[in-house]
Amino acid sequence: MPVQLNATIVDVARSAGVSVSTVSKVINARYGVSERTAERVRRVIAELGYESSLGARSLRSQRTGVLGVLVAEFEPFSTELLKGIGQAAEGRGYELLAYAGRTGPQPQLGWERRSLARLSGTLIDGAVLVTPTVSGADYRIPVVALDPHADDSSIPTVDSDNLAGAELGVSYLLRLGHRRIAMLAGRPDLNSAQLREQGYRNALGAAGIPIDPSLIQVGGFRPDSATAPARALLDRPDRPTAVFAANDLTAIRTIEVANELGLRVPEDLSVIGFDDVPDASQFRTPLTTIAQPLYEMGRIAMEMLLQLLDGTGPAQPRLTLATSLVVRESTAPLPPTP
Amino acid sequence: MPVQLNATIVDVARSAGVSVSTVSKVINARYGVSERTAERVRRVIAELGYESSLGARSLRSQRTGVLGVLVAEFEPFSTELLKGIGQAAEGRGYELLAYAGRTGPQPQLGWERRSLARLSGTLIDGAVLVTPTVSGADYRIPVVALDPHADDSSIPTVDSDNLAGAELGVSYLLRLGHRRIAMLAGRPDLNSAQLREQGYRNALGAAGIPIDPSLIQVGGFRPDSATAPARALLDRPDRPTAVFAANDLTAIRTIEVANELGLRVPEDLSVIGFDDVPDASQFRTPLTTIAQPLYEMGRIAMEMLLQLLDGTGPAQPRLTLATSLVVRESTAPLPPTP
DNA sequence: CTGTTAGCGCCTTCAA
DNA sequence: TTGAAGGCGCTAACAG
Repeated sequence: MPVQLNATIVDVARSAGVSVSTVSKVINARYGVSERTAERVRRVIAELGYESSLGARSLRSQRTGVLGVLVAEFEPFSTELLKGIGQAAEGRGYELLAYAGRTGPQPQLGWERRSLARLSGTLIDGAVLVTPTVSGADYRIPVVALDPHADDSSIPTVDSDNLAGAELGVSYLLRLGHRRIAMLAGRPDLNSAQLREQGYRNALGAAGIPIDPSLIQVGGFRPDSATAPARALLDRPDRPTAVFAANDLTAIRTIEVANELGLRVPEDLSVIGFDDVPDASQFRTPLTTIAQPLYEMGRIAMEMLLQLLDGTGPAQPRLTLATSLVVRESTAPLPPTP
Repeated sequence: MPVQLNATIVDVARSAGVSVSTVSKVINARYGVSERTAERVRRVIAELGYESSLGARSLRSQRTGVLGVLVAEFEPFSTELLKGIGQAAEGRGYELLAYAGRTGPQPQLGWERRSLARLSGTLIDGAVLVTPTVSGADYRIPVVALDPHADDSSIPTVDSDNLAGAELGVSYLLRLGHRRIAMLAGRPDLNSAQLREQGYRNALGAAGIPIDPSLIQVGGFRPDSATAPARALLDRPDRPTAVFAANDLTAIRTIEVANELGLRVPEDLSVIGFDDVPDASQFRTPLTTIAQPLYEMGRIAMEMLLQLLDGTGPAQPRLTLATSLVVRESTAPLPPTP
């Protein structure tokens, strides 16, 4: 077959001996085309292997049948959510377009606004925003926020209990006997990071342990930005015996840094993460971590979006799922000081 | 700030008191605009929060700065590749657009051709095709095939050694003492599935074991399509003592079916998969499997694509990576028959 | 039932 | 240095 990947609607029209608008009507199953003509057009479409251009089509019609998933980048966290999102979209008549909008290595505030502006109104009918960092924008299409880093009461949201999760993790370290517990915090401007740090403070406070500010370093959620602060935390005589990291990737990085410094995990240092991405369990030192139900969160966010598009609307504007402690091998009881 | 998510180039032009073409020149850093005018336009752009529409822009200019990753759907296999792809694209000046083009639940042959036709020439400058199923199309943009299911010598390809991997897996089962080994095959029309089945046949042949055709069932790579054949394999008096599944997801499904039938894995049945997706290690019965270096494969495919776009071209038109055996808990030695 | 016309938002000649 | 005009591929009135 003469597969011509670049055939346009004009090629089809010419080849079928009709006008472009007739072809358009056939494609979109509009009334006003005789079955004979329609059949002929369909045959030509098949012969030419014609597919309408998403870009051109979306420019004219408001509906494209494509839903967007806007992420900063494709890393373990977002791709895990993506699986749940994809599962929920299965068989619902939409195609999925996941867009990674962060261009540079620096965290870029508001990348999701940029991505949305580029895609919305044209390419996609609705979107799931993964860890959006700003709020208050005036969205033109149905949008659901998934694990937002900034509060935005104006849009339906799915997240998990960051505060309780952090308390859970630090409490566990306390139960293991640790007293000198550091925090490799996320970005101070992000809501979820603030909550995790607050949970850390709460747990220590409840145990009557004063906060040592020098034991709180900003790791920024990304391995590359976590290296220096992790080293600052560990490369000192009065180093902590345990570290609570704001997410798994920086927790893993912390273990790597510890190993470079000759420290064994968990014998010399306990490390606990947050998220429970698949990588956490597969790392050479399987990571103890606070699990977010990522797959489930993705699934629910897409359900909400579909309901928004249905017009049935999400029953709950905001859904916060529970977090849980997963104990693996990066934590151990504090040995009695000799 | 008056964040107006829908501002167009016309709004910017009017607000800045210039023509659209001037705005366009500023956006695209073309010559022929005074610095004073350019500055004013830039300020208005920032004020309005304007972003050019990807759809509209791509209609006119050939280059969009966006690379596509075309997948059938977002499941553990493709998302694992996506991580490697994303990693390799990091900081290279492109944005990534992952498109899931399979609409229905049925496997659709040639979905990638459809997706490509919808996106290429317009929205994306190049693409990584994940597990494409047809070959021979005339691509208009640089394209790399990742784990293709059909041979296509016309485009650069990254895959892993399916044949050797399958031999490795079945040989391991033989070494454990199994003789009655079933195969839950992939789709007979797909190249990779054929190779895995061939590896199965080779290993049995080398051990002098005749092939029992009734022990080969088509599972089709997807959990839902694997349920019935798995049951057919296990729900019979002369059931096999081990099953080699064409991929992890159907291997996991096989274990679930076995459990439903009251069989314990690995005590009553050994199961081995293929791929080593993260889910394989996290399943309640951690899966013994043949590992493909998925992350690495994704990384390399994107490198190749970038080289294609650079004009430096990939040094190798086809790269086949090695597979390896990962022993976990779904396999056990065959107990001596009582 | 069919074709003509007018844009969607943007970029690119080409004149002024 | 600027702007007007044309057109990318497509859909949606509106005529015929």
